[in-house]
Amino acid sequence: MQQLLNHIQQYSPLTSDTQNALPDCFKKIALGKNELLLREGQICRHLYFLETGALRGFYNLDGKEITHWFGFEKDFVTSFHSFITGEPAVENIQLLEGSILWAISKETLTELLNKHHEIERLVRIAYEKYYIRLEERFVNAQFKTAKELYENLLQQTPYIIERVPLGFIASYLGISQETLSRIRSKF
Amino acid sequence: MQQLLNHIQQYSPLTSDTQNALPDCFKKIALGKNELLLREGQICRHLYFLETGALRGFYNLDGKEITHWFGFEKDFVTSFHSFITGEPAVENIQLLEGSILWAISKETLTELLNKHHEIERLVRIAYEKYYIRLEERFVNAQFKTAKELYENLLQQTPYIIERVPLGFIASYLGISQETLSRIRSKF
DNA sequence: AGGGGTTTTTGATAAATGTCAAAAACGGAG
DNA sequence: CTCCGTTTTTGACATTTATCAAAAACCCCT
Repeated sequence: MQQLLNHIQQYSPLTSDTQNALPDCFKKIALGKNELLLREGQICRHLYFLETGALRGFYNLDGKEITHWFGFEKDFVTSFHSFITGEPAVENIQLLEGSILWAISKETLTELLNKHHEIERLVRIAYEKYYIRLEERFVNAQFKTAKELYENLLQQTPYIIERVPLGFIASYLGISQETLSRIRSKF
Repeated sequence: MQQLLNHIQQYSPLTSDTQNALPDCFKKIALGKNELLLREGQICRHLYFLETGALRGFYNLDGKEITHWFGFEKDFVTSFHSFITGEPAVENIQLLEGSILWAISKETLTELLNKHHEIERLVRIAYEKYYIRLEERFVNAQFKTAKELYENLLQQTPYIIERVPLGFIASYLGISQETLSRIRSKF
């Protein structure tokens, strides 16, 4: 919990009053490798803070699993579209490693947002960061070759390559597993 | 200005007190076709609400212009990365049609956010919508064929096809102009 | 309506990547 | 340590899309 408090204040500081309100809002969850945190079709009613571990979001396309994001220590994860709109999720969230998470329900979060301007600000700022991240990923994905995408990954987020099976990385980059394998074999 | 007030309250309602504070914060701008609202290298210090007209964001890649987003009536536009981080923009923003915009500076917006929890909430909710939009575009771009991308565009945002030159649309979709032309010729 | 610049289309070819199938390598369980 | 299932690699080939170049169409301006 302390890690969560520390982490979020990198976005925006909180008064001790607000900080004190937080611990009761989150519920601790421990899950093992390969377990599903969310199954497609379910409504995602929680936002999760990943204290330790790793997971992925994936969906099915023509019978294939497409991994489109990963989460690691200190990431907030959820099926964003479902969490925000209340519609059923199109994706699954699966643990890649045994993990410890802190869950907050949408209702509780909404209360916090209403009660504390500070939290509202913090979330707004967090969104800005996440938006910029996604924008960068998007621009890369669209105009780089498979080789460049892999090199980028190697430079910017080497821990993904170290901790995630190749097949998941391939669809994350938007290329086939075979192509990725061939790229990698040429250093 | 009334259009702006109406529009933003689709995100979240505002008390009349907050509404009254807004008009003074925005400055009206009129620009003609092909003019630049922002040039790459400049720091983007404003957020714009596009009342009427159309524009595009584009950057240079290997000597080619890549249009990566469009703005139309009722869109908020800015060079997001630059506006948020204060770093020089990598992109240009150019008018596709004569347009009327309302500009708010980052400082003024920050004041508003600090003074009015309601505005903070509204912006947070607006970000959610913009994030979801980008996510959808991203997933599409990565896993659809050129033909599917064009069909999607035709269905979801036909006004883009009607109002924007083909070359800009091609790079927006991440395909070459020739490929797009060939796709289109087969209905 | 004519003319010049811009945008779009068409054609030929090349490059990058995907697909399918099978072999090899890896890794955990007993 | 060995075996079995999973993951990765390799090979042959097909497909999609990009690229370059030139022709055609379009559009605005006077």
